[in-house]
Amino acid sequence: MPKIIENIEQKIFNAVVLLIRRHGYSAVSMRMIAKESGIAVGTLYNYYSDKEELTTTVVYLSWKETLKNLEIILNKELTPREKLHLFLESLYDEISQRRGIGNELMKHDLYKDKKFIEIQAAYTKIFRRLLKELQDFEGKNFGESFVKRIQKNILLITINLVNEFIEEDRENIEYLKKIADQLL
Amino acid sequence: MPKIIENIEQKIFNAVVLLIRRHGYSAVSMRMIAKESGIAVGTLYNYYSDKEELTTTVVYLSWKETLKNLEIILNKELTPREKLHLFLESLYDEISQRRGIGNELMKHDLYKDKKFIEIQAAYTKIFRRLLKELQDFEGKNFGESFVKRIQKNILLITINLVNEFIEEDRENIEYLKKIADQLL
Amino acid sequence: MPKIIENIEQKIFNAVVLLIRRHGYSAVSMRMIAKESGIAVGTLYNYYSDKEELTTTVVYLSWKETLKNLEIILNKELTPREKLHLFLESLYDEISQRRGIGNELMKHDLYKDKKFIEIQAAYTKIFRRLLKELQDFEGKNFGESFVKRIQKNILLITINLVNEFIEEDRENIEYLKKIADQLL
Amino acid sequence: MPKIIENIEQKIFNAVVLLIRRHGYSAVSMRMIAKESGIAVGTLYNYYSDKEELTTTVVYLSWKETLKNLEIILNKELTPREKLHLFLESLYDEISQRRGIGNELMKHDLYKDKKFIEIQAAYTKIFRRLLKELQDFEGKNFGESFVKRIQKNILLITINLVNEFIEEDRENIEYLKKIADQLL
DNA sequence: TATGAATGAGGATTCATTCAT
DNA sequence: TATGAATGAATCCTCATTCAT
Repeated sequence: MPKIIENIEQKIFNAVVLLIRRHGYSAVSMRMIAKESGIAVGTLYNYYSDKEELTTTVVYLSWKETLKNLEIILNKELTPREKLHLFLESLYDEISQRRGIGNELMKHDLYKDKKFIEIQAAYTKIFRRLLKELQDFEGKNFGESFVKRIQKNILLITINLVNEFIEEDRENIEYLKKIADQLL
Repeated sequence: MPKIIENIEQKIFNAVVLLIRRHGYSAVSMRMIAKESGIAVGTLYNYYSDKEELTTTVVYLSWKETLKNLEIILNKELTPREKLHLFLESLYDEISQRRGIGNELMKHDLYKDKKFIEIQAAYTKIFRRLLKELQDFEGKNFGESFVKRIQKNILLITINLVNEFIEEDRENIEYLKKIADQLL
Repeated sequence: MPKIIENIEQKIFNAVVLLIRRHGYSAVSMRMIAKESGIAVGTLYNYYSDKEELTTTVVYLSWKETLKNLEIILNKELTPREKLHLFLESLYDEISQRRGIGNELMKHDLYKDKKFIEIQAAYTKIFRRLLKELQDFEGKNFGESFVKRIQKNILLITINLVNEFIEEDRENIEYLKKIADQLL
Repeated sequence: MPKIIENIEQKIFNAVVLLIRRHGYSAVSMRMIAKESGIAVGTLYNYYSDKEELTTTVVYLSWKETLKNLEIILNKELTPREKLHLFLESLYDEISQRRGIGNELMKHDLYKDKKFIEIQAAYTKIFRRLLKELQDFEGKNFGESFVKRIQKNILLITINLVNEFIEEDRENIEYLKKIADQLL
């Protein structure tokens, strides 16, 4: 008896996020997703061509959300350095909220996926805009070689702090801002 | 047809390193290892009690070698800062040589394995000794909170540079030394 | 190609009975069951959590059926001795019909399984009820030590007759009744 | 470095008996036998063509020993009934001593093996000689149909008593003699 | 469209057997 | 002759994917 499922993609999204956080990326099976989301296995395949597409889409959407929030910061009426600090705090919070998810990106070389190239491009764009403001405002000049590396490293460090030094959010954020200030 | 295989452990080691680099840690199966190394599946189990022991041993040995080389640097007749630079260059080279393998310490919660607690303890010890020399010699003082984070981050950044900006070794190392000098 | 299989549990049951009779309990593998029943290995695991559950369930069901039939006899309007004879004939027939399966209760320490403790308890109950009627009606008195041994032995002997002297059913049953009459 | 092993067959025999008693027939592997006996796996294959031959030989030898002891009883200066009682006691003791072994004969349909046909023939011969003396001396007459069944059943019952009612040797033997006297 | 039973290749692991030493 | 490392088919079991309903 076919029925119409509402918010199917949202339901799948929530289930996958929950399951990845609970069991880790590799341990999540299609059956588990079906059960957790209340959607039949077969139905999942009506929305995603295979498991990889499903999971990468979820991680993708999760990051897209994060990036949207980061972009908002850049549009605020603040000095670039204030924006930088807010950017880092926000990045930390976002990753913190979906802990497992951020991590899994690194673990499974997911970032080689086509979808994540898009995500990375978006992140890059935001980060570079922030850096540009900083350079213009404070009269600094970071070379391209430095920029492309530091942007990745900042992200990586944030993910690492969230996953490694759990329950030390205050110190983590302080550290993050401190090294950012030293480097930028 | 039973035969005596020479350098069997080395063959297994090489095969696993190759396969992890090519397919990632989780995707490596015992069959693949057997095929790649030219050694029967059953034989692998004469040397390692199960898959986990095999793979963790390979990663473990790879890192142990690296750490041995890093330790040598600390015993040289150099200023602490010279040692730091040499340390970073050497760390980079080591990780570079066994690219995929380096990654695995971070990923897959391998660091919860007994073997890797040992590895991390050893890395920590070496790094902290270097930092101590730096502080004593240059009259600096890094707090504990900073030290425990930076040591992990330096490692992470190095691994990331090796994996992300391939064929840009010179620039990677330069960048690595530059940010280390800014932070330490 | 997924399809809906009818009478799947019956098919599995039949296949396992056949295979145990043909090859013996220990020699039956999941692959064999899958092949013989025409059901994929994975499907077997949709119905039984593992091999042990599958095989013990089959043996269990086979015996349960037998016991149900034996119990009916006790409720007939007959003298206890007539019931005894009918009981033995029926026991013989039942075991005869699923030859190999009967054996398995004795073999393989299956009787340590929870399921078989239940079966044995049920058999014991029926047998002792029969003995009690016999004692009351004929004024006999078998001690507990005797009863607990003879009940097992009767079963064992029946199984042995079925398996050893094939195609001699008439003589087997006659023999069975004769020794039962001498002993009870 | 080849060496001469003394009493090789005895060592293997002891190891197998020990292992079967300890782990059960199916759980005994060639490696275990090699380890327990102190003889290399390869060497075992110099003495037995395969695992089945090895294990059946061991069980075979065990029973041969038992039969030799039973035969001695028949040659004693006793009445046939006294011999019967002694025979049963001795049979019980023998089986009791190599508990696991006797049982495994039943469990694994080993008695279908060529070697065991020989064993059974020997057992049959002894038992029938005893029965004949009994008939001649006491003026009884058991038909062939009865004899061929009862001889098997006596053996079976004895094995069952040993395995089922452990540590009740006295009662087991008493029961055994009692039913034998009722049946013969 | 939604379902979930059915599929079977592929996972880790075992172990009887072989044969170079 | 004795050894035991090496072999690989066979074990149980999982799970992404399909398709009749």
